[in-house]
Amino acid sequence: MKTSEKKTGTPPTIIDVANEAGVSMKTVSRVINNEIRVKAKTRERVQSAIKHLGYQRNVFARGLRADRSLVLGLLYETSQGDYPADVLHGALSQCRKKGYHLVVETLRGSNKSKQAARFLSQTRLDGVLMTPPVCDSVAVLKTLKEFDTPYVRISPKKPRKNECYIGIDDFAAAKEIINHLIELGHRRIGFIKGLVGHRAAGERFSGYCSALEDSGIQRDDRLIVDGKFDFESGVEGAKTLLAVEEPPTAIFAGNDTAAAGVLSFAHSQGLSIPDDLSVCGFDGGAISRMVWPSLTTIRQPIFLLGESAVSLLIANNEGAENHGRPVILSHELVISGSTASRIL
Amino acid sequence: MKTSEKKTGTPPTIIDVANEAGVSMKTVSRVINNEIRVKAKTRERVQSAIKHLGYQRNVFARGLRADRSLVLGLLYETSQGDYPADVLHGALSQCRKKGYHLVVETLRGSNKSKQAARFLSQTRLDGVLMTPPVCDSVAVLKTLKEFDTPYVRISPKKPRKNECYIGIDDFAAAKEIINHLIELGHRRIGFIKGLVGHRAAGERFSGYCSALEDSGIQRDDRLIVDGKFDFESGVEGAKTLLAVEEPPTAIFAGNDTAAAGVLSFAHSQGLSIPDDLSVCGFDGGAISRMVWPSLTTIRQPIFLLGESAVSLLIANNEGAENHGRPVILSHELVISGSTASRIL
DNA sequence: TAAATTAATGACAAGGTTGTCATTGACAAC
DNA sequence: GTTGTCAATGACAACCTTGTCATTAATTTA
Repeated sequence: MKTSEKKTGTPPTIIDVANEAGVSMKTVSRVINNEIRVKAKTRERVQSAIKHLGYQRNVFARGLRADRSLVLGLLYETSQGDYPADVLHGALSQCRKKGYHLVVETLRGSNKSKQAARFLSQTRLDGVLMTPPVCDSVAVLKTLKEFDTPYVRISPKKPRKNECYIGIDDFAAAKEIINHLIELGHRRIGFIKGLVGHRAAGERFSGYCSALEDSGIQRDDRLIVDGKFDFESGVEGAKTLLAVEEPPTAIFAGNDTAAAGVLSFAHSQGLSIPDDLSVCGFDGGAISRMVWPSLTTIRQPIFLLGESAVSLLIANNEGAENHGRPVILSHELVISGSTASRIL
Repeated sequence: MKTSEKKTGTPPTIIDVANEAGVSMKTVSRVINNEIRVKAKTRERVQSAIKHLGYQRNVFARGLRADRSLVLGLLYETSQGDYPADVLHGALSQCRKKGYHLVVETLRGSNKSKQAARFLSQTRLDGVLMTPPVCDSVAVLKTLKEFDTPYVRISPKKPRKNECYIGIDDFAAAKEIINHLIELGHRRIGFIKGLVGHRAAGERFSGYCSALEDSGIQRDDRLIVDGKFDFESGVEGAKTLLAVEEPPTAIFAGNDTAAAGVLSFAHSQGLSIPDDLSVCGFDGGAISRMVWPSLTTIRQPIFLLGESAVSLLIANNEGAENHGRPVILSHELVISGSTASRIL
């Protein structure tokens, strides 16, 4: 128990706490880390000493010795739309609750894995969460494996074996929104695809097809155009779709941002929404309420997605074996001003 | 020069580099930290050894010894609009260039300083940047001082003595955009104020007043309403303004988000934009292009604001004495579809 | 009751870096 | 030639925590 004298001026260390509580620094360490094998009474004494001295563990010393940082990383590519921002806030919120911190990094361009490697070697993260399309980069995943960094992917393209990911049921959600349009009497429904290789994009397309099929509506490939989940592809998509011989009476854009593009083009052509054309988005973020008319859309719990991803990461981190089962959150159809009955 | 043998498997340390280069570890440290007093030849040798071994300095060891983390913090309150996200990306970009990392934290509600204290004591940041309104919280500033953490404020309300902050000339920008409306023939111009206590909000209002005055237009207080820089206050503001006896022919909302609200309300009333009403925003973020018609606005270099704030922080951090002068970045008037000549 | 087992705690080292101070060598000034 | 100065480099400790292993105390088993 012989340790150094208590000094003033510098922040208290584990040794100061040990002295105050009359135990060894190792025991203090045990208490801090919630290890078992500490008598309740001792634990109590240590905790009150910690409180009394206002002790805060030194993150660097801890990181150096234990090789654990209590810091998570969020990796994404672009800031288009509210999606990344909402994920960020969800993640942030959960990190705070659990005493973790969050470092953010964007991965752009083609050498993503190199950027990831740089990032990982410089920060020693306890885990990483990723949104599409970063989470679908094979190179990045490989880099993560190399660095032995656990990760959780949000809406990954191809779930891997024994890997837990998180997302919503994009297929069902898309089907729901298309069914809504069908119920409104629409038969010619345009679809603007999302990013190629984006899992959600594919599922939404499948949902679209399935809904049509269930209602016995013949799919018309002229009503299906490529897109990239961004505003510009919404504009372009609308342009193409509305130029078709027998144009659609409703358009389902891949997400809200693209839907905003559709609205914009429609307005510019003097079309009245929803009377001349119904428009649907997907995501339900702020943008869906800020355009006019506000969008009928699927509200994804994006914030919750971020929160849950962090929870999973931390759970794995703290010993709970990765159960490898995906976590699917629920969505909600939001009916708003951009869709209306088809005028016959 | 007697040091341990080179081991395989574990990442190389400064000692491995020292061995490889035939110098002491201290000299390697000097090279890494760009200290002077190292012969050019030695430096070169060390650098090639670093490259050869793929050495990366251990952040924890460095932080522990030097009490410097190479991590900066970004503090903000809300994620409304693109502003925070753009600042974040600017900051991120600059951090990456300089080899720093960025930890993000939101401060919400009334006990901001407590949250800040928690944040600061747990991460040992080399500096913090803040956006309004967090950067105007006296309590938070006090906490930062207590933790002796350098900070840069973006668009602070009241610049403090010898403190360098960063922003744009909101007064001039607002004046510019109002002058644009005046040139288009508008005489009754509505104004939706921004957040009370927000410096930029005040300056923009002053700019509005000044522009009117310069053109000899009598200010009408019925055309000035309160707002909060958000979508809802845009809607409310427009509602109020358009109900005035002699309604405005143009409205300058405090920012783009509020302007989107104005557009939305105007559309809902069957008004045609810009023929029946001209609308201006402020910020020039993604939202200004995603509404219809796209907004005439002031493009702030928000990304650059984030970048520059980080640069300032790092410069101060690395010894350059805080010169205490504000950094004012330039803005740009973007004329788009939401404004038109007043039809007489 | 003694021995064996388990629980609780402590002593000490190690982790990789930078700060302090000492040492060496070169070169200028006396 | 001796001393003084300064540039370049090195030896070693210190930073604070946690892992390893040893030790002591408490409890169970034979």
